[in-house]
Amino acid sequence: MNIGDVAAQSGLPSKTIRYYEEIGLVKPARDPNGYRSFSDANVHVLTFVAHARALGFSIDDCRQLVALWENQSRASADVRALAQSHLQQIETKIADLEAMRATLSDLIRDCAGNTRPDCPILERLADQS
Amino acid sequence: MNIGDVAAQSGLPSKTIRYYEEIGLVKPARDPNGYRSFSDANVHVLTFVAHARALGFSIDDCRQLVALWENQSRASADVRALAQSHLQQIETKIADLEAMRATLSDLIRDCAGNTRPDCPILERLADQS
DNA sequence: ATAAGGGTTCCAGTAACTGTAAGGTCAAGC
DNA sequence: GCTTGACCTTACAGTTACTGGAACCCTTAT
Repeated sequence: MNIGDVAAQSGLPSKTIRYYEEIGLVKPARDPNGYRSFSDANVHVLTFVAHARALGFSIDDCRQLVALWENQSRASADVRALAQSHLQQIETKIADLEAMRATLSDLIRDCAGNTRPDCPILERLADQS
Repeated sequence: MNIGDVAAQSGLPSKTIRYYEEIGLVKPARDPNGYRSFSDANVHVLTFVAHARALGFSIDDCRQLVALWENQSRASADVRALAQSHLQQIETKIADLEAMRATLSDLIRDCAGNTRPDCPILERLADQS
């Protein structure tokens, strides 16, 4: 399979697939003309990575997940731990963003949003205390 | 004021302050020995930027916010629009993260997390459908 | 022969810093 | 006068995960 077909099948841009090869996530063979030749196993790895990325796992996490996936004698606890730690980070991010959202929407609510220059948003950002 | 004092006062690392000078957010004078010399106005800008960054505004947003702040004849509507659009992005991010969280916690809940290799998390990631 | 639509590599750019190295300056203490 | 330590300086590389672009090769159809 050529890279374009893999892109269509996995949903990943060709550019990204080449990048994944560059960083060693996938190692397609090469045809005599230099084109990458993807095996079914290669495509499965890429699809797997695409799914993991969509859940917000980092490339490094993906590397570990692929290794666990390919390791027949893995312990599900290891996968779970990885996912758990990632979930934790997501929850932290959500909390941070929700705090920002709360502050921002308060400020926006208090801002007249007219042609006058007085603005509680700027006042708050400029607050030295 | 030297950079160390400004760092202490603004809460920003010296490194970051130097970076902000490099990208033109702040333009401190220089002492004869080459040290940066920050005016009160410089420090106010940096504090302002620190606050805006803490609310998740991008550097580019910060640039515009500082410009509005320094413009006596600004319209509060312009500030509000900027904040509104930023809030929108934050809400999108929160929604994305919440979707990830939902999927992830379902998967984690279904994973035994023991020494056996069978794992619904990996199964889901590997799912071709 | 040529044109379209693949494929290839390599280099630069993105956001917002952070780390590190190599070196200059200043005030205090011996 | 000299050293030590804390501060300051610049410059360059590295981070994350790609993305865009240029220049060029391969294949197939007309």
